[in-house]
Amino acid sequence: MIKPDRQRKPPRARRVAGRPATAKEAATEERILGAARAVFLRHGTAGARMQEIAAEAGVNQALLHYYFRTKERLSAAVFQQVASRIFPALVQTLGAGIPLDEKIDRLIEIYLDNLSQNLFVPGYLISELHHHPERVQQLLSGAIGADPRTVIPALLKTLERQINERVRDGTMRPIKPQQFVINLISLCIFPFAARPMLSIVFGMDDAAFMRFIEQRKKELPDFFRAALRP
Amino acid sequence: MIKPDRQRKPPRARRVAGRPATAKEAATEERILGAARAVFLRHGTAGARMQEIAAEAGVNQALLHYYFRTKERLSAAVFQQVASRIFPALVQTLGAGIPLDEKIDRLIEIYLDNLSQNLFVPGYLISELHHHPERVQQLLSGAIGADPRTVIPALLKTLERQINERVRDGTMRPIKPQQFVINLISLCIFPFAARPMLSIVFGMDDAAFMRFIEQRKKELPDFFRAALRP
DNA sequence: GTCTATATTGTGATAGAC
DNA sequence: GTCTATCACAATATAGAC
Repeated sequence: MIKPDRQRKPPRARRVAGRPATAKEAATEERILGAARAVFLRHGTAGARMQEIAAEAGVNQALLHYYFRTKERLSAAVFQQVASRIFPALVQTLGAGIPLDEKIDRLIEIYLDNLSQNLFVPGYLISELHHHPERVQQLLSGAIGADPRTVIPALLKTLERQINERVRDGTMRPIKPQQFVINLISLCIFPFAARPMLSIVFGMDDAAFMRFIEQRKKELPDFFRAALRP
Repeated sequence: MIKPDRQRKPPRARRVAGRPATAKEAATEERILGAARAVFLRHGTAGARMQEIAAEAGVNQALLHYYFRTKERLSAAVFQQVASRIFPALVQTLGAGIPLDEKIDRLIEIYLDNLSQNLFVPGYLISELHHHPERVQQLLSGAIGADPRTVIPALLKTLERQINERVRDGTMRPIKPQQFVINLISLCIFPFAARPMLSIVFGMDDAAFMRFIEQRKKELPDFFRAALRP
């Protein structure tokens, strides 16, 4: 059987999302984006269905295409939005002009609070980045703000300087800034990413998990600082 | 338009996978499972295509159904296999009759070695568990071996006892066994799960990432033990 | 046990009325 | 701007020859 070689027209949105002309448009577009966010977070890009998003937004499927043209673009918009709420805080906190210990405290507090209210974000982000690593590029450009090629190395330099000062004081063991950062965010993010597993393995329901995180909020700063003592 | 309410016959495999009768069968079934593993690890259950698995196994698509009946069952087989190579080591190591410090050393070494050779496993597992939490049940029954409802609490009791001894010695600060376990596996697993992100953010290629892990293998035991000192 | 061909349904996307 | 109806193709699954 011969496949018809007719060209499929490239999809074209009648509107360009992101620049609402009227209040009505803005409201609808926001509702769709919110619904898309919920559905993509639950099922991932590949597992999500446009129909489910439409239903959750209380509109029909054609309207999704009117605003966002394709599933791919809608999912990119969601990814962008979620990532841009998570990563800037990391860069800003670690790059701020404050002592190292304070950076640790702030980062733990910000992330545990934030993720407690967005339980699905870590699993979603890890999943998306794992299956669509090309999106990391987009993440960097859109989510950090400034040019990451200069911001990240500058950040690492700053941390290295702060660590070296403390090492000279004798109040800290030497550690590479990358290892420092990754240890810190591992301890903050992983419990959320692995929550479905932990919930069952340790028999935690939602309330127990939240108590677990609350306890962590108290203990993690000491745990982490102790790990760095000479 | 009325949907025809004809029943679809429930799919039925002519063979039951897992009990090969001949060497030939075993070889083919293994090739399919290996190909499925590779494809599901890359794309996830929802993103994977049966055609791609067939191509990677060097057979055609109908054969996948002959051996595994449905995509769902094939993906469950892969999940089961991957999970059963990761979780028993955790339970066995933490439950072994050895000192706490040795458990820490062993677990770090086992996991960093193992995951270095299976870079996609953490991202895949977190993704699947996030999008299909019902599979956690399956994970526990199949992957741990014994009945988890008795094994896990026993494990935590053992750890608690060991921790309390060290606290009485004055060689360790008090910490809940759950927090202990989660801190440890966070530090081991998260860098692999977040690898696509870290690679770009820190500009690491594959070789640089492996060097990063090698360094971690040396530093993490000290880091973790230091975190527990009083 | 393995293949080709095909049935059947799912799903993203579009046309066109209102 | 929003809807209904429908298209076109992708993807899982099955039938049946070899």
